[in-house]
Amino acid sequence: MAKVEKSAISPTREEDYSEWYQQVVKASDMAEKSPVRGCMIIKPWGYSLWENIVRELDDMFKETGVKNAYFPLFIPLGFLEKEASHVEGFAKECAVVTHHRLEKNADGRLVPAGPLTEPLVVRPTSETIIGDAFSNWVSSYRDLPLLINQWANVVRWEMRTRIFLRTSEFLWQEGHSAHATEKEAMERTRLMLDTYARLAEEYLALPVTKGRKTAAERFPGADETFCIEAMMQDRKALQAGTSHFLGQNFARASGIKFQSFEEKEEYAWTVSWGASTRMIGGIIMMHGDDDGVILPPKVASSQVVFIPIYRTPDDRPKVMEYIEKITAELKGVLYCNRKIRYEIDDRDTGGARGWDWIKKGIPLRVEVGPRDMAQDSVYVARRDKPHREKTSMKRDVFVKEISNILDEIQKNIYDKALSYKNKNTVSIDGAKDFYEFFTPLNQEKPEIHGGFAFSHWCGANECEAKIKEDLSVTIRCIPSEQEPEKGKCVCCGRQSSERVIFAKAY
RNA sequence: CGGGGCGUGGCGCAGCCUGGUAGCGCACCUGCUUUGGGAGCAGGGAGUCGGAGGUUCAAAUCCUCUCGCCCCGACCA
Repeated sequence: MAKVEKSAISPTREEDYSEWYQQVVKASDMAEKSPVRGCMIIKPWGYSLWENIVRELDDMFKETGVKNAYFPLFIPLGFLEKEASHVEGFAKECAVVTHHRLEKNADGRLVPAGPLTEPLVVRPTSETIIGDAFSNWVSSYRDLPLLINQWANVVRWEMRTRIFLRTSEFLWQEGHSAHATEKEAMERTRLMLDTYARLAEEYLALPVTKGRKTAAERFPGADETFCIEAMMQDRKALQAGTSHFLGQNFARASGIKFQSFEEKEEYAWTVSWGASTRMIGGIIMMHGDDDGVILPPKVASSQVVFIPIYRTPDDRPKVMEYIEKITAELKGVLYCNRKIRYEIDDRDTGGARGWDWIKKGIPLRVEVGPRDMAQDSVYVARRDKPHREKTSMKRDVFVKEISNILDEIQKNIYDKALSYKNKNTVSIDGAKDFYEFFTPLNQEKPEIHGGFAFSHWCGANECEAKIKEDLSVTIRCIPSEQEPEKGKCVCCGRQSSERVIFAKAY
């Protein structure tokens, strides 16, 4: 009888996907819950992943002319009130600062004192305060386009939080731009969406569907919202980046006006775009397996760990010296235009070391012992392969090939994710099939089911709402890349000219 | 915010129904032995049972309130 090998994470994805996710985050040492409700502590292994994502994305923005700046954490209440639908969208989840001092009360407890004349809102997003600044910065068409980005934290008082996926406070970047023409603003909106798609696919190895949001799913105050949607292993959709065409709504609200070449006063066209630490959750949920995280090599916190093996105390210095020789050689190797990031784990804890790194998702584990040294080789294990599958490689070959191996892993996990996404994206034309697709077999404890339903939708709000009501399924996006095709709405049967992606979502 | 579940050493859990001041596995520390792989043996440190109040001679166990977490729903990156 074949022995079922115990996985490092329990429960498995199949047994309980949500719980698996919690356990993976814990086991990988990426983040943990904090004493503050809904807020997380991002630990070094998670934070360096974030730093690598930031670095790549930041470079991409700068290549398109965007400059970084920083705006206040606090937004005067009055600013938020300026754009009606914007307030409506965010009012329910704002943290508000009402006092500026603490005093001891009779019991010796600190209590807020010194009420503010105007309360300050902790930014849920910065359109309004950046818009206010833009109104001062822009006076001529020569000042446009204005392309600004900030890396910041924001706070949205969420009812239900999940580490990395939805926390009350999270880290992100928010880009904000102002343009002289509608056309240029729309081009920027799409360019930033393409940038996110490139980051997701080429760096995070997350295949995504680019598209446009329906009116119901739009950013509060936007004319159009574009997004990239990824499919997780429980077949739910995760929005991994958004780009908003704000029309002239915020320009009117904040007074971003300029004098055109024709000497007319005009409102600018503005755009905003954002991506957050949520992407880390996406990486975990898309690539992870029952042994933990699998990090995409290009942004991995570290790409390779060296694990010295020695029988006798005498072996130790020799092995360490050999490893240092290899790491010195690696300093001359570039992968994805960056230096190879490595760790050396010389803890004396035997085989448990290897499992720690498997759970953390490091792409390559390299064991080095006296036997390898004797042959001038190393023993290499890849995180995208079964944990026992290891290959002996000559040292020089390893150093020469490491970039290629990392590339292979990157490609391998992307392909795997893509085929999973494709396999679970289904064109569905009838209401009966549609309802079946999204209905779990076991209502009590729903199994992983559904996926992306690529179906016709008539465009009516009522149909979208009914499906949401019945199945908790929403329109994730109207994919940009699709051929026009006549069909019938899966909900009401009326005429439709294009398909949309329906899915359950995070 | 509505429905459900749960809070016991770092992690996972038992004990609670039938009150008598805490136990297991992993992790951690020390020693010896092991050593190509999530090591073995021996010894050891660590929790007062989410918090507050109540009932009682006595509460992790019963009652009330409260906070937090997780799942489903509404809302959202």
